[in-house]
Amino acid sequence: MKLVINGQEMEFAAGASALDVLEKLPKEVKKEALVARHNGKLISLMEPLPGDGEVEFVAFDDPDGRWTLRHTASHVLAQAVKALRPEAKLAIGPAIDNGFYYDFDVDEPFTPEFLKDVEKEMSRIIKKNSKLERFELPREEALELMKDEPYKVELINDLPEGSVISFYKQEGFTDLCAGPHLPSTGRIKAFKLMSIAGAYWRGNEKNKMLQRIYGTAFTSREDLDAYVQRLEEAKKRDHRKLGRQLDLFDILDEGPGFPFFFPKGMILRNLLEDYWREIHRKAGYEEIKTPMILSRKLWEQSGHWDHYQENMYTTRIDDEDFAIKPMNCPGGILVYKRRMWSYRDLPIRSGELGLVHRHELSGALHGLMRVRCFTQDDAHIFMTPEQIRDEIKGVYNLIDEVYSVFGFKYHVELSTRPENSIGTDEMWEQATDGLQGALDDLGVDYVVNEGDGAFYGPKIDFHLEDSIGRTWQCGTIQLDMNLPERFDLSYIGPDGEKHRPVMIHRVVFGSIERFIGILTEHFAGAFPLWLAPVQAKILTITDRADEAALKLQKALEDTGIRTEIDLRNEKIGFKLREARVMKIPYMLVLGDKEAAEGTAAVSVRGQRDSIGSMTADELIARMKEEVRTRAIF
RNA sequence: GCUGAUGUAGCUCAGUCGGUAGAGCGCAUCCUUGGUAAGGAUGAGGUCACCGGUUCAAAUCCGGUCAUCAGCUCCA
Repeated sequence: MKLVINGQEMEFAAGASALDVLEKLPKEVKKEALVARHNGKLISLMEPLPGDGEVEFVAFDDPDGRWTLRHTASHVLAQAVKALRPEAKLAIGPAIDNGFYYDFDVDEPFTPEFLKDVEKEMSRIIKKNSKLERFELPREEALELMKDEPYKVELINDLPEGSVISFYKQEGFTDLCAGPHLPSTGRIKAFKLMSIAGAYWRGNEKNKMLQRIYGTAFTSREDLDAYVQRLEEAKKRDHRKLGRQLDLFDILDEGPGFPFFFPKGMILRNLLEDYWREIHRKAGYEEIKTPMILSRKLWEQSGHWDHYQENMYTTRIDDEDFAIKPMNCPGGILVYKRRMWSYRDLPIRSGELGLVHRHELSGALHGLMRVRCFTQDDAHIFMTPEQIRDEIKGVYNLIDEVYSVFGFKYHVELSTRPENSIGTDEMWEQATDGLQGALDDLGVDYVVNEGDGAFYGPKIDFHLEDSIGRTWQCGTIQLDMNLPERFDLSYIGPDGEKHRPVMIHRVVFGSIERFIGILTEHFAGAFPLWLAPVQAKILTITDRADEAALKLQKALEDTGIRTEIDLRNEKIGFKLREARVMKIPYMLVLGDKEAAEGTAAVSVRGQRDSIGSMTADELIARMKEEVRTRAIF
């Protein structure tokens, strides 16, 4: 057969495998190849190539290469667990973003000590460098082979008629698997089991909870160590830890999921809200505030009472049911309905920093990222159908501007019509075209999640990346074809008749609390000057400089610079260390020399040595400029 | 909510076999007035998460509750 490799045509005997091809290629390629692509389709190195075509070798730097290595590692994990606990039933074991896992059904849960034994057994299997073999079976024989593995039987039975049922086998261990895999276990050069967790069979909470073992694997010890190191570093920027260390915020046992903000955290929060108001005013929004507790009747009309009640906190007032708002929209709608609108008034952009409460499951809580009360930087836009595309573009640009100010990486997802949706095909088409058209006009890259929209409309989600690569949904633009109907919203068109406005919900930060959590991790607590709760700290060397220090503090504070002063009888090294631990951007040292000159010796965060002496005026000018430009270092 | 682990001073953590509690940081007082990442001494500070059980005796063993952590499910 004729194969094209790197643009070069070569001749091979029929039935040759990618391994045979590798024999003819440079040693480095052979060493690094984990899997091959034959005409774009992945195939294990040891399997016979199906015929003529282009062959490409895939190494660890390619996601498919990583996936193959880690998938084989998960088979080794399963083999090791079976060797130590033969009664364990196998579920599934895929590769994932940063590693792999395997789910087992066992009577006794796994322990950390057991993981050590599993790692030893895995090392033994890898050392033996057993070959993996692929084979296929007809359904009946496949079921017979897997008759003692009920989860595998279920998987085989769920395969559509006519599917290829393939297995991979190494050293007497056989697993149902589509592949591809490494040619031998010895190709796993470095691995580590990370953790044990429970996980529902097929991800459904109605099913049995299985025991999952997470692990990761690399092609070298160094890469594995670097990965483990990165995780350690990320732990240091955990916002829960930094929130406490920097005295910003915390969640106490007395209020699970209900965060406390301390004075410095409030400064940060208020600055974010000030910034939010500034950009929204410029973008043509008006601000409102709606009540936190509203009548059951309103929630019945909005549909929340029927569909969201288990997440709502309710109360009784004068023998009537009320609910603490889990969303701001019904209140926002009442504000819209307070009077009649003309098409000339639209679009109406109505923003609200709205505190909502939702009863989240206890196990879902996570610092500021997942809480039971949070402030949405919400806005509802009411408009004519023709205005959809331009409004979406406006919101997109606003969100993009905000994320750029903080230097965030993000990606965009578009979710379309789900199964159980309301509204007509025409309505959905118009709505989806509006969102998609706006994204296309802007030339944005986005992922489409077919059928992942809400029952009442399509949406665009913005996902921000945190310090360890986790993504969090923050901004969303959500089209709503439900509430305008339920609340019978209208505006008067040029024809003098009533028309139904289109409504969108949108948030930029998502929740102020979550955004602060992400910001804290993103900057590792070293906030840019414009956001830093304490912008400058004045440190004296001896008490002879106290008077000059207090004078400098007044000069800075008079121009609005947030300042702390340390007049304690401590050595300058000690005072500086404390200021650095608190990640304060400007440290101003005053001794006899500076007191006499009327200057301060300036040190900035992140630089080891002083950047020189400045007068108060010079310093103020420098800091003001840095704040004005919202500079990030 | 589910699975597993954890809960000791404000923080980070020791605490052996069941015999009644420790360190460092922080805090207070005193000494030290010094030049870019921790000067020294003394002292205060604990219902060992909470409730119950076993025991002559429980931080320690057992049960329950609450909270936290890692995941699953769900979600801004």
